[in-house]
Amino acid sequence: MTASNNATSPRRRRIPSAAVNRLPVYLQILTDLQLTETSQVSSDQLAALANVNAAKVRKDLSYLGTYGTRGVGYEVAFLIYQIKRELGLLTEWKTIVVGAGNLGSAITVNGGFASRGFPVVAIFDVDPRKVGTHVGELTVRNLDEMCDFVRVNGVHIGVLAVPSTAAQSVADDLIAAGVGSLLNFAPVVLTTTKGVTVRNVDLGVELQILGYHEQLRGQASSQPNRISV
Amino acid sequence: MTASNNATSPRRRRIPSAAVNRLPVYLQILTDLQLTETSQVSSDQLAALANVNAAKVRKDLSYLGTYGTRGVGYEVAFLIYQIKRELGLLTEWKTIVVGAGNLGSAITVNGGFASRGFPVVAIFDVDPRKVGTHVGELTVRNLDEMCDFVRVNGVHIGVLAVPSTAAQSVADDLIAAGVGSLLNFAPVVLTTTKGVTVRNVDLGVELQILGYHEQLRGQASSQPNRISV
DNA sequence: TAGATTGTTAATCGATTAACAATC
DNA sequence: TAGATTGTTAATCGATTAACAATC
Repeated sequence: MTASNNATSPRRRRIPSAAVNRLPVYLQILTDLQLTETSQVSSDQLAALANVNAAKVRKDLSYLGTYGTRGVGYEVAFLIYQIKRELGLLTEWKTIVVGAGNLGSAITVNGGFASRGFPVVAIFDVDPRKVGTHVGELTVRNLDEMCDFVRVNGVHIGVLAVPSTAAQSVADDLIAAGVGSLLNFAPVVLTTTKGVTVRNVDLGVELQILGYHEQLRGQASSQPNRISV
Repeated sequence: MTASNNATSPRRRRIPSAAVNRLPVYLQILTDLQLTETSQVSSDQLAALANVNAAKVRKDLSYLGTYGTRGVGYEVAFLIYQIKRELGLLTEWKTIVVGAGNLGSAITVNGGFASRGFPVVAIFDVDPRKVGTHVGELTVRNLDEMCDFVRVNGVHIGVLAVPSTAAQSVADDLIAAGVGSLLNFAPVVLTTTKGVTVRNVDLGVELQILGYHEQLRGQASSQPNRISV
């Protein structure tokens, strides 16, 4: 409705990465709001729901364009559309999962990623006992077929749910086959060619960061390994 | 060996959070190095392995104390010890997992967190069909027992691998029972009392961030949904 | 002594946020 | 007009990194 400003968008401003990391969170909240039939939202409300500063919300949203109405707020549906457009979620990015263990299965079945723009189109494993079994609606394929599959189907994103020892080699194969982004769950730092985007999710690292904060808390009182209440 | 500088450490400097987030990565790399019998490492080498700037490595390590040797580098074993000390990993932080689905199981079994200082001491689920089944060496307990268990055993950290709809309520219970930190896998922003540390891992958010980068890449060439090679 | 590498300074860059004019 | 809220400016804060004296 407001529209058009940069509908043609000939040259694209780069959005600061801190803002890119928050936009999906706003999107999530706005989608939830829409289910409660909320049609308008202010930066204050959105900030409260996202646990951030209202000025930050306005600044982040300003990178999308000037889509708010002073004195009123933002139209939820329109903002959802604009965030999706900016993040490239109007396109579906074909995704495959490598590793059909608990984690790979959780991601494939549980993730509900299809609804968020990331259809998991295949899952692979090297273990012949897993090949042929079902994970959600998919049949586990042999790792040997992975490279061809990526090339033939134009897969964009690879999710690595394999052991650390295998991660680099699988990553190399995926990149050679044309994948542009990797989501890596193995606790190793991957070496990649330039231009490939990697995001790491290391559950051990997350816990260790929490451990640090637990320690800080324990410090005020005395013994760290005791419960304080 | 160098030791003692702040072995008593009466007042503790706060380490910048960006550095806290990287220390576990260095720890991982150093542990791997130790397996290859490497006893000394320079900031340059460590930086290459961690994919960061060498000056950043030195600065990060300087928050631990001055444990390097000019002209030589750092002793791997000693650095491992110091990072563990700083992150509070010399203590074991009792951890429970809530939700015994694929994700909860992956975390419990797969994680190998015990070896990294976070023994998963129990797993809970609300589904009576899951209660009593085994996940690794643990038996799934009924969610009803969770609060008592946390209080009696002095659990420090709760991992939320439950559906979005249940996450806030489980978080409230855990906090009331005395847990200090939460690792949340549900795609919701949790509301917590002050002093509780929360880290969120939202796999959908990670993918959406990758989607943005895929889009940027696609832009130089033309059509985003086609494969470029 | 010559070579190597740390630890730290200081410059730079990016992120956050209070404040407020613009405007619905 | 009065009240509300955006969009943006500018101040501040924190993170990054080049450079180099200190020193093994």
